[in-house]
Formats: sequence, structure tokens, C-alpha cells
Amino acid sequence: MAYNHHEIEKKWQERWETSGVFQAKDQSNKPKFYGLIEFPYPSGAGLHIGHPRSNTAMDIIVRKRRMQGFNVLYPIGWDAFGLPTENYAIKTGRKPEEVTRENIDTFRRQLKSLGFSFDWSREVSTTDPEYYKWTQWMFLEFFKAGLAYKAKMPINWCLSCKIGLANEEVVDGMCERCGGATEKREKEQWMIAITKYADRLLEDLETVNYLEKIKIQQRNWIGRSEGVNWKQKIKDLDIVLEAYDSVPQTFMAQTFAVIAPEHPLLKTIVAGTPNEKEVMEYARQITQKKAGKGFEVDKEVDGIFTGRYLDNPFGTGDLPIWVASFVVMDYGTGFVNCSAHDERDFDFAKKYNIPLRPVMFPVDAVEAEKVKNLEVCYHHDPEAIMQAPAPFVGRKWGEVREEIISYVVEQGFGERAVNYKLRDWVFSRQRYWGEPIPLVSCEKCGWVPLPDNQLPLILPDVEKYEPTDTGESPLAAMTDWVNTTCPTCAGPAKRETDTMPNWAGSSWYFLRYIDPHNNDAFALKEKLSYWMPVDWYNGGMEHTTLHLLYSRFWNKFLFDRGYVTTSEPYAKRTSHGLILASDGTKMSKSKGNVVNPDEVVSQYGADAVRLYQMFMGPFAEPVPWSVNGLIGMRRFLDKVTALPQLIKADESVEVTRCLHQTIKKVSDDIENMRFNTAVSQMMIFVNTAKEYGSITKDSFKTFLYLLCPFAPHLANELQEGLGEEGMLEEKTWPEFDAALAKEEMVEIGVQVSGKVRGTITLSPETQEADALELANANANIARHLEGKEVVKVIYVAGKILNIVVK
RNA sequence: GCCGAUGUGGCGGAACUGGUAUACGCGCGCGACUCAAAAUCGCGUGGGGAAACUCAUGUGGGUUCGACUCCCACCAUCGGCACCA
Repeated sequence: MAYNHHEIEKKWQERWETSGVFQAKDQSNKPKFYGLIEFPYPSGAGLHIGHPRSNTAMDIIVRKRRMQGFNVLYPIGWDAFGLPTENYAIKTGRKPEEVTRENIDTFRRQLKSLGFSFDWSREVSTTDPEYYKWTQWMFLEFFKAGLAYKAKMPINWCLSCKIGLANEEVVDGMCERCGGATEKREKEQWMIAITKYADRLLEDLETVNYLEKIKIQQRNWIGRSEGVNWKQKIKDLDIVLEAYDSVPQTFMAQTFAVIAPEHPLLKTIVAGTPNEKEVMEYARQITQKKAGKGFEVDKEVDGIFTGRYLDNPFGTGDLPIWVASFVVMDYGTGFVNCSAHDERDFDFAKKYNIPLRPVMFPVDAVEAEKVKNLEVCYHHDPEAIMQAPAPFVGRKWGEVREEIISYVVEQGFGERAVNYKLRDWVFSRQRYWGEPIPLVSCEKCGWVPLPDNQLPLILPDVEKYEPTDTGESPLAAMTDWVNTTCPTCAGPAKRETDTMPNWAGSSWYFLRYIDPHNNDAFALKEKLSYWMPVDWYNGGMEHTTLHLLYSRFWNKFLFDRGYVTTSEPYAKRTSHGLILASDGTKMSKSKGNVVNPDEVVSQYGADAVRLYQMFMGPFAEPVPWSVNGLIGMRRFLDKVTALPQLIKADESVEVTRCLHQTIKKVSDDIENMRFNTAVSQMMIFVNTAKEYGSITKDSFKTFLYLLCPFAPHLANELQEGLGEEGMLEEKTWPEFDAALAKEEMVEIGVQVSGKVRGTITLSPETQEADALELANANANIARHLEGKEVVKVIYVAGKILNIVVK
């Protein structure tokens, strides 16, 4: 029975709004529940159909929590600084704040049209000065703690965006945002020392309930590695170079060393050697080549001998130092000792005829011979037998690591060292549409933070939003703004013209939701203490290594400064799968396969869209969009609408049983984010009620409670239609009765020697002998047993009967 | 190359702890209603076979009375990382 979704959606959305039923209370006798979804970036394209997948899922969870008696915080806001808006503003000559406001209005309207139970009174936007005041304040906290520093360093430079990019923002040498080419450039950048927190970010993963794959990705990204830093002098020079080695077991095999072409000491090292010019020219070329796009590391293993040697303290001969293309400057020390037991080193040595000297061999004699003859590179085999150094001869490679490290440290060859793949956070952007960095540069005092009473430092109006050709932000062209006085000495000073990255505002937004209108603090500590940590945070896998890591770090820092009360911000983190286009590819504007949420909501109703988002497939998996699937959900809701016609004083026991099974399944499935099977169980219930032709008012009411988190508009409308007082949002989540849910009779398969030959219907309490009797009464089963000797009977009550014959 | 995930009808997918594989939805077929169509409702629907039965959960092995589920080897697709010594 078709219902008018336009009317009822409008009606209930208004009622939710005027009643304030979704507004979280900062004090309550109820237990608290803080449910969070990633706040969207309000792009000009409007809400993506993928957004509601995460939002609906968390909406269902928090709606259930409210009905379970929790004081729920489910907030929403906007991550509204950033490049797409700025680029759009440049193109159209409009102000970014104006464009942002419009985009937010669109997003707000679209989210409201889906009936999410957000507490709109706590809405925040990172672009609001009242918000970014605190982002700036927090940056200054980093600065004051010595964690924000300016460093001249090679950065990734996007040629078309004209900004410096974090390593994380470069994908395959291309800019993550615009897809354009990047190159390396030296630039003074504000950095934040996230690496100081690397160990804690790693260790504290043990204390949180994140999906295992999220933890694994974070661990890999942090990339902690333990090993040894060799200390070694360059022959004829007064230079000691360290080389990091995470596989120090085979140090006796080292026969040469390599240095990164961009190594700052290279010039000094080759000075005065016969081939000085040649080497430097080679290093210059290869540095350029490495920075350019399309440099394929494995195809271009190149190098040149520097003419210098390393004094080898191990007594195995001096090591020639080569410049090699494959050495990474920003990991370890940019200088590496090489041996036969590393594939790159092995290939490099073969190419340039550098001697190799293996020191461990396979047990198998034939294989060992190959290693001896340098036919293969042998490495990372726990069973390998060591041949050097003397104290370890005959031992297994897989067992000596710790002992060898202790040994080399005692011998004074080097020291224990730890390295991370994680790099410090490049915090500067040479762009307009971001938080201004609230520091001034004074000739006398250096970098000086603005005092609190000068925050927020408002982003000034500029004429043009294009970055300057020098790579500075548009703010640099505003001399009135740039020239200021030093807060410390009142002398002339200049403002920092770089702005902050998006990741800044999004690193702490979950804290602002807790006290969004506070002018004296980013949030009152008592309130933080009440609400934190976030109980359940759902978001995309694409944010695992950036946003999720940055915000954990940010929160830990605030925790160390005493501003927040939990060391970890999120108790639980889950992840949703992408919604793909109907052809199974990613939705994109250029392909024209994007689904417009406004259209489908208008045509099929918000409830059908919500339901379909949950039904379409396993929540964590990517699933293609299908209009037909959506239509099916609408049909189901129409069927539900017709159900009141079946209301009678009594219902058959099957309907009652199915209801309680449904209560159980829906309750459990929501907790485990198995929304697809929860929906299918509700369909089964409706089918059952129709099949038996009757349902009591109470049962129908209970069903509406279960349906409400998924399809809140219709559920409320139908509940009201029953003459019930109050909104479903104020009702109590139903309890399931195990006795009522239990099946009296079940049909089980009967196997003869493992093959199903028939079924029997019996009570789960039936004894084996009675079950066998029933089985024998089945003609087909009896036929298969005839004349056979029964060897064994397996009877699992309520599940299976298997009669094994010879 | 490394890490992670996935592979089941025509399609999206379900299957608890190893116990009747294909729930639920879509699509399709037939029927009812209709002048007709749409919508709706009813019935049917993995392949082969009249049936008994048989073949089917990416491929090949194994464990088991019994395997989508556990073990070994491999293939394919997707996502992430990628000269990290």
C-alpha cells in the first residue's frame, strides 16, 4: 500500500526538530554514548550517495542506544577548509567563504532530508573563526611545547596546485588532490613532530577496539624497525658516518657501502678525489631523476664509485663507497652498508662487479653451492646457517639476532637504533583557504606566538586567491596584513603567511562537539570528562593512515598538556565499504555514473534509501548501487504499510515466534553492523505475518520499534496510526523472549553415508532412537538403507542425522 | 615485491561453533485482476535428468560420518604500501 513519503517525512522531521528529542544532555543519570561519523567536506557537488551509508549505520546504532536508555551524542559538522573550494573560488572569482556557506546549506538540507538523528544544536564548521580560534590556539600549544618547528627540507611540490604536499598526499609521484605532476623542492615548512609520538601511537593500539585491518595499516604506516647504527670513519677524512641496519646478523658479509645522491655530506666526501666532478654531476642528475615522475626504482639501479673507502672496524677489509640511486635520504641516515644478503645490494654489486662475500648458507648442499657461487641472493631464511663472526658459526640466522646485536654493541661497532617509516607532519600550506598560522617573525625575537587575546587571527579578505608564483600564499601579497608588530618587543615583525592543512581542523572536531559554543575554552574539561572517549567512530578506510593517526596524535598531545582526559580519543573504530556505480566502478562525475541523493530520496523516500543502503550488502564491503534494489525496499515498506489491515485480537504462534526471533536477530545484527541480514529478517517477519494472515496490535507495535532505526519516518507514522502516544524515539527497545522464539518442530536433513536422502520433521528434543524411526519411515531413506549394514549413526539434535552404512 | 581482503544462481548476497548450500531482495517465467498496460497479488525459479539420481560455493589436493566453513598448494579480482637496507 503506497504511502506518501513526502508528507510523512516532512511531518516527522519537523516534529523531531521542534521536540529537541535528539539534543544531547551534558548531564544525565543515563549512561552516555558518543557515536561519531566523519564530518563531511562540503563540496560543490553536494552530498555523495556514499555519505549516507556511514551516517545511516551510525544513526541506526544511536537510535537503538537511545531506546536502550542511553544519553546519546550524535553530532555533525563541516570540514570546510580546503582546496576544492578554493580552486572553485579562483575559477569563478567568488569568495571561498561564500561558496562554503552555500555548500554547507546544501549538505545540511540533504542530510536533514534523510532523517538522521543528529544533534543539530552542536553543528560546527572548521572555517568558523569561533572554531579555528582553537585550532590556532592548539597549534601554538604545539609550538610552545617545541613540537612545531620550521625546517628547510625537500618537500613534494605540486606544479599545478602550487603547494607543498605531505608525503602522504603524493600518490605514485602524483598530487593526491589534482592528479598532477610533483617535484622535489627546498622550502621552509612548518613541521609537527608526530614522530616523537610514534611509539605511543603504536603501543596504544593495544588499548583500543579498532578493526584489526585498521590496526595493521596503522602499524605498517608507523613502520617501527629495530636494528643497529654502524659507526664508521671514512678513510683519510675526519668524517664518521652512521649506517642504519635492520638486519645486522650478516654484518660480516658487508663488502661495500652506498650513499644517497642527495646526501648533504657527499660533496665533502668526494672533495679532492680524482673523479670529484664526475661523481657530483652524476649525483645531481640522479637526484633530479629521482624527483621526477615515472622514475622506476627497480629498473634504474644506478651508481658511481666515489673514490673513498670506509675504515671497516670488523677487520674484513675497507669498504668502497658508492653513490647509488636506490638509497633513500629520508630514512635511516641516507647511508647504507651493503652485503650479499640483500637483493638490491646483490644486484648492484653484480652490475658493477663489486666483490661479495656471503656469510650464511642454506642447509641443502646444492642450494648452498649456488649461494657460494653468487648465483642467487640468499636472505631472510630463519634456517640459514651462519659462518661468521666466529662466536656464531653454525648457529641459525633466525635465532641469533638479539645475541649478535648485543655482540656488535659490545665490540663498539655501533649502537642499537630504532627507525620509523612515519615522517614528521608537514603542516604548512601555501594557500589561502585554511587557518592562518598565528605566528609572527621578529628580527629580534625570532618566531613569536600571538597572545591568546589576539586569537582568532582572522583570515583576511584578499583580492586574488591564486597562490603567488614564488610559491607563497596569497596572504603574502597583503603587505598591510603581513607587516605587524612583535607581541614581545613591539618592534617591526612579519606574519607567517602559510596556512594550515585540512587535517588540522579535523584532528580535534570531536572535542568541539562536546562544548561547541564555549568562548573561553575549546571545551569545558568537565564536559570532556563526561563525554570522552568517543564510544564508536565509523569512517572510511582511506582515512586510516592520515586523519585517524593525526587525530590520535593530536588528542594524545592535548592529553599530555592536561586539556583532555583520555589518552586515546576513540574507543572503537569501524569502517564502511564504498558504494560503487551500478557497473561496479567508482562513481565519478567524469564518468557520469553518480547517483544523486536528492533524486532518489524524492522518488522513493528517505526510508527506502536508508533501508537500501543497509540492505545492499555487507557493511564493510564495497557494493554496487542498483535502482532495482532500491525499488525492492520501497515495496517492502509498502507491504509494512498494509500490515495494520491484518491486526486481530490473536495471532498464530508462528507469528509470535518469528517476532521474537526478529527481535533477537535485529538487536544482535545492529551491534555487529550486519545490517543487511537485520533487514532481511524484518522482511521474513512481514512475510510470515502475511502468510498467517493475522498479527496482534502489540506485535505490530513491537515490530515498528525494530524498524524505527532503519525507517524512522514510516515507523513513527504507523505507530501514530495505531493510536499510540509519543514518538518512537522515546520508547524502549524490545526484549526478546527466548522461550517464545524457540522452534517447536524443526526439519533436519537425513544423510546416508554423508549424502542427504531426505528430511524429517521433529522436535529438537527428540531422542536418537525416535529420530531413526522417523527416518526409516521415509521411503527414500529406507530404500538407501535396505540391505546395508549400519556402521555408525551420527545424530546432532535439531541439526542432522547421518546414518553411515557399509 | 610486501600487507590486507574477497571469490557462492542471471544479479546483490545468506549460511550460527563443521551439520538439509543458495535465506532475503532483484530479475525472469506462468497465472489472477484489467478493454489493455502499469501497479498489485498468487505460484514457480542453481545446472542436467521423466524420475531415481547427479553435478555445483575460484582451481587442485587433504582432514572428517559430514567442508562455503578447517589445513596445504595455486589462480583471479579489489584495496593499501612500495628502493624503508
